Amino acid sequence: MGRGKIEIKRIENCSNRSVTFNKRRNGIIKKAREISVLCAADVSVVIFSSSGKMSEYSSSTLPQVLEKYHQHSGKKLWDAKHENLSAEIDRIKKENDSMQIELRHLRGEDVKSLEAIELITIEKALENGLTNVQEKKLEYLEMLKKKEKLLEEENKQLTFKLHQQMTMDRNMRELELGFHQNDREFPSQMPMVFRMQLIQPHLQDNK
Amino acid sequence: MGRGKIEIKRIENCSNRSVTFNKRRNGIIKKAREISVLCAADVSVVIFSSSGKMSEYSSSTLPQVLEKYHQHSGKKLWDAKHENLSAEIDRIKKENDSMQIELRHLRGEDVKSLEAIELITIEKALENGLTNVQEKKLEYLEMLKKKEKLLEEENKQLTFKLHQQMTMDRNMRELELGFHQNDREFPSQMPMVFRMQLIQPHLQDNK
DNA sequence: AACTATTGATAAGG
DNA sequence: TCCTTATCAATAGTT
Repeated sequence: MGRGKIEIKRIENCSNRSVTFNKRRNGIIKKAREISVLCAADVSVVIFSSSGKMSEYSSSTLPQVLEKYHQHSGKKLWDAKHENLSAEIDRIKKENDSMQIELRHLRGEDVKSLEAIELITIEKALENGLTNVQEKKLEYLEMLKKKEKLLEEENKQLTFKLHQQMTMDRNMRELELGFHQNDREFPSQMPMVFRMQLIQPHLQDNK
Repeated sequence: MGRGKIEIKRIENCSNRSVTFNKRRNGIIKKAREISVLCAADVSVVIFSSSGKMSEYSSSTLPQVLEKYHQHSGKKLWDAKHENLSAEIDRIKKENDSMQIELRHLRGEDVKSLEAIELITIEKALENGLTNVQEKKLEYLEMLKKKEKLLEEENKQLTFKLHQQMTMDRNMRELELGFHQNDREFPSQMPMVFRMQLIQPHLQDNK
């Protein structure tokens, strides 16, 4: 049907393929609708184009058709997946339970049924954990101390530099004063601190 | 197409319907195959006749197509059961993860990233658990002691009863001997212990 | 189930 | 992309 017969093999020309796809897809879906009406049939058609676009027709809902398919073809459609999920749930639940029990034991709950040996094992585990955590705490404290020391060191150096700067500055100033006896920008009576601030206004930005 | 146009409505004549169904079903499946080849499309067709007979065509496997459908439409192809299972898996996995983290923390592992406050919380929990477990151990020991005491008490009473029985028995025997001087079943030379066993053969079964 | 007249689908072209 | 149309395929009714 068409201007010429065509061979049933992949259409390489991309736009031709797309056009043919649309026409034939419409045709199939029309036919599906017709057979479902004419023959009281239950039909589902799902079509994906090569570009991934999906089209579907279903005389009832697709899940209904699938349910029918399921009944008809003897499971195997979704049961594999279903069983996998169930198995995974079981596995995880078991894991969950044992962890929950372990946690409860570590909290000292639910220990009525335990034997002495188990109690001792749990105690050991707790002591172990406690040791580890306290170690970490120590490490943390030491880290803090180290940081503190570093900061103190930096502080010292900064103070030293500041002092140097101040000395240098005073010498310069005195020199300047020596050269320009009339300059009175910074009277020598002004406390050194204020003089510093005026000369180095960004001092407070230093770390 | 055919000797005459037909209206698209249910064919009431049963055998006509069946014939038409077969012809058209074959047509649809042929078309489906053709479009899948011509256009590199992924196609699934499922058809149930009004009598319930199923026919299908699928370019790949139906479950594959359904999986694609599922991804594409996000519709609830997988029935409530599946969704519930999936949701439960997610829930349990989350629970699992948090428990695992807690356990690792309690073991003192994986604590590098923790802040000091968290460390202290964990430490408290561990100490708490330790206290509880040690309490349980104490309780257990006390229970053992109590049991021991009870057993000792019972033992004492049994010993006492035994003694009583022995005395009574000796008295009876001597009375019997008095009445039947000729009886030599239990010569008085036989040690008392053996005589007891012969008279009360189930003594060792008593608790 | 096979046949065939007729309609329907569609390939190619605009 | 949509419309047209020549051509072939599907199929309704018949045998």
